[in-house]
Amino acid sequence: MSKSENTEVTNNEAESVKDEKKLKFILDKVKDHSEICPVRDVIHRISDKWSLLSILALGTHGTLRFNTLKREIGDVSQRMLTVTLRNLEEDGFVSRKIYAEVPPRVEYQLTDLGEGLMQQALQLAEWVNAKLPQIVSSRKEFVKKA
Amino acid sequence: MSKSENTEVTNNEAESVKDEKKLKFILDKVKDHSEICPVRDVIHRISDKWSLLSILALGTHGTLRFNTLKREIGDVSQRMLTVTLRNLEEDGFVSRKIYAEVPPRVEYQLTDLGEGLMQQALQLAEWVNAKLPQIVSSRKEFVKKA
DNA sequence: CCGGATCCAATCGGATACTG
DNA sequence: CAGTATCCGATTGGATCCGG
Repeated sequence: MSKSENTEVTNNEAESVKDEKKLKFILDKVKDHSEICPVRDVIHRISDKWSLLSILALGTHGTLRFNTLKREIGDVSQRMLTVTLRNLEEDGFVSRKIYAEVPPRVEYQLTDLGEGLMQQALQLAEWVNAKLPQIVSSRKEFVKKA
Repeated sequence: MSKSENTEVTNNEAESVKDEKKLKFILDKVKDHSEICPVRDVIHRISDKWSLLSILALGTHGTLRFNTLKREIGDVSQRMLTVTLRNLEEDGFVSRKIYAEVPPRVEYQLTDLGEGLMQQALQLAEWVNAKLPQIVSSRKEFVKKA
């Protein structure tokens, strides 16, 4: 809260101090079990088998109908896509518009919140993809040791 | 690939074009089911019930013994912590050092790869924490509509 | 102190059949 | 087309007992 704070942090030491505080702060949030909707809840929800894939597909195509999205993902069952989309809708990541037509048409797209989530997920996915060689070789070493 | 590309991108249009390419690129990686170790595998592994918590705890404290880590996390069972740490070790995120003493001492700490993962996880957790109010209110609206 | 082994409950996710 | 309902196998995670 002091006047010349944080305006132009360029050295790594200051950043790592800041990171450490952030880390403990977030750790407490993540450890929290008392609240209704802790961080772990949301992270767990987005990390199930189809959520991330749905979000990325919607982010790529903008707006998709149910069966188009289903084909886009490829191997998801009807039931699981429905469940996944309901969960994402419940948390406000995806919007669902129903058109009163025959045959019925339902369009899904990311909300602003959902786009933010996608950006986060994208960064994680990119990092994992970049580190895949290391991870794969680590797994091979592990089985050799066992 | 042209000479004056990407040196000082300040407008949003150029970034969004880049993002779109990244998005489709990563979407393909995440959709991939053919490879041994796809992105989804790793993301799924780090998103189980205790992995993220373990990583954050180790990142906060540097080095931890088994039971210290167990107490730090709080409500994890002995079995699940063992399983979680083995998985993280297999992927190269956590190192495990055994000291030949009685009573035995085993110390866990993040590898460089694990620290990188923690940074990613931290960003995601921070984002979720920042958006929690929106998410909570969205959930409340959802039950009202149902 | 650090786990391995076993048993069991809860949740997740796929297949199928049916509806507005 | 876009679901709902039901059944069932697979996976996850907790409790407990045991061993080095």
